[in-house]
Amino acid sequence: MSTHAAIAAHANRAVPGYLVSALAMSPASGLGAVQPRNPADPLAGLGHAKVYERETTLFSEGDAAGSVFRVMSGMVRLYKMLPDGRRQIIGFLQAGDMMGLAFAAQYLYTAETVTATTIQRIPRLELDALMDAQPAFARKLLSATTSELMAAQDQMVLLGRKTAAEKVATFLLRLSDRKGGERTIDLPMGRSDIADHLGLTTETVSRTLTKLKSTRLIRILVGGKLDLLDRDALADLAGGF
Amino acid sequence: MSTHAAIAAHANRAVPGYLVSALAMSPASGLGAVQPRNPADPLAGLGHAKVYERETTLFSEGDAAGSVFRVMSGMVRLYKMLPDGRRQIIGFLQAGDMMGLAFAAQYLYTAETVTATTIQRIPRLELDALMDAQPAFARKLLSATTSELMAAQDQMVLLGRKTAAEKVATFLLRLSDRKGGERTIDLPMGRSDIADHLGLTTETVSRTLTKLKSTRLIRILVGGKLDLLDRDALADLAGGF
DNA sequence: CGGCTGATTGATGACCGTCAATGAAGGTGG
DNA sequence: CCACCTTCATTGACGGTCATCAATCAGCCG
Repeated sequence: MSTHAAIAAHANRAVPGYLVSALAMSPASGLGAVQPRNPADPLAGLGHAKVYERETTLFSEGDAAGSVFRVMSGMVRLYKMLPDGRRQIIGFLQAGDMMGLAFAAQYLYTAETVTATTIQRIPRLELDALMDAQPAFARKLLSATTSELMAAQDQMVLLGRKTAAEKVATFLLRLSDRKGGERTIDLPMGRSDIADHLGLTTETVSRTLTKLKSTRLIRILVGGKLDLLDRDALADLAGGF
Repeated sequence: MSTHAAIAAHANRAVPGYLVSALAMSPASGLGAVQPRNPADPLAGLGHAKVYERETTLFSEGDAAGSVFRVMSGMVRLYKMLPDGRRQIIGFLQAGDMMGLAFAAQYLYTAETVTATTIQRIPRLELDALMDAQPAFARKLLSATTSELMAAQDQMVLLGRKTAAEKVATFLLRLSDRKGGERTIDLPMGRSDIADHLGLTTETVSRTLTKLKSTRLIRILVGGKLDLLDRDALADLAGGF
């Protein structure tokens, strides 16, 4: 229950940095094409969209921050690195998520595509103008940022207090919930991406998935897909959230 | 540099949940008394302030959320708990920090005073009215929330990728930076609070502090105070941020 | 079919958690 | 004012979880 409250919060999601926020393109709709002039999407028509191939850097930590971005389709990872190369992935962005929102002069994390991804790039000036013109839009941004913050808090609990098995189970359930509770989920990112998101190593992620497989909680499919065979057992394992 | 960029971000700080944000009472000023009708502080005069004694619960995760709070003096901890009692402290709030900001019906974490604390409680309705009346105020809230998000990201790096020694060193430096780089800092919270904030145990925190003491990087004073004897060495140890 | 990249599995060990005892500090009451 | 008690910090011994190092395996592409 509280588990699902937290997950629901996650549904309307975003990832901060220079900053991220989920802003409904079309609320609860799948990954549709851009619909310029959609009254429900104030951002439609701003900036311009572009397709990036997989494993492409969109911007790096420290770059001058001039634009905000919205993911239209595909997947992006955001991460920060320590001087010696250790990496923490802040979040994975999917359709509707925004990044680069913030009031800093530089991006505070690096953004890279995981898969081929369509991204709308919006100059900050245009976004500012929109906020001035539509006060309600600023509220929406605030709301989206707030949701992002909540997700970040859940991630802190995960990183600070959960075991490897709990981390992996939580991660899988989150992915599922993002897809409306689908039993079959996509894992387009590699094991090391998952590891760097959960504060683990690739080996531990792999071993944990193997154990979940052998206990019949999941099934690993071809093409980076995965079946959640027993959501209840996974939720127990996840230890809340 | 990037170290201080991150820390600077921290200076204008907040903690999310129902949500938190730092909103300058008087920017960069210490812990002054409330100054109603201060043009630089749109919140002054809203709601009313009250003094709470130490170790008092302000609200709990799941409570109906009707107000936002601003810390005027003292210290508050925000935390989330897993069903089995494991606790993750999201953040410590000091003068100027806000909590309870958000658009959820319930608070998403528990807030408790660490020390005796003066807190301004502002009904959400009043806050909403202020946002309607002053569009610039909504922007300020967004900015504060964004800063909070950045701090949350730094905390993810700490929790997911830093060693015990790096965690403690980072924590001490953050406290110092919050005080403008003071060499002597306050540690009003207990070891277990620190542990639950850093994803460690009280024993490990204690051992790590002892080691820092014996290597002359810090000195532990009476009354929960602490001297940073070698900031540079601590910054190296902290491993960035 | 060979070579590359990433996933899996294995062996080992370190870091930090757990369990436990001691020590210090503060608060209360005699 | 001191004695007692409670609470918290410190220190020690030990063990487990997960990281590290390393080898094999599977998939993919040319």
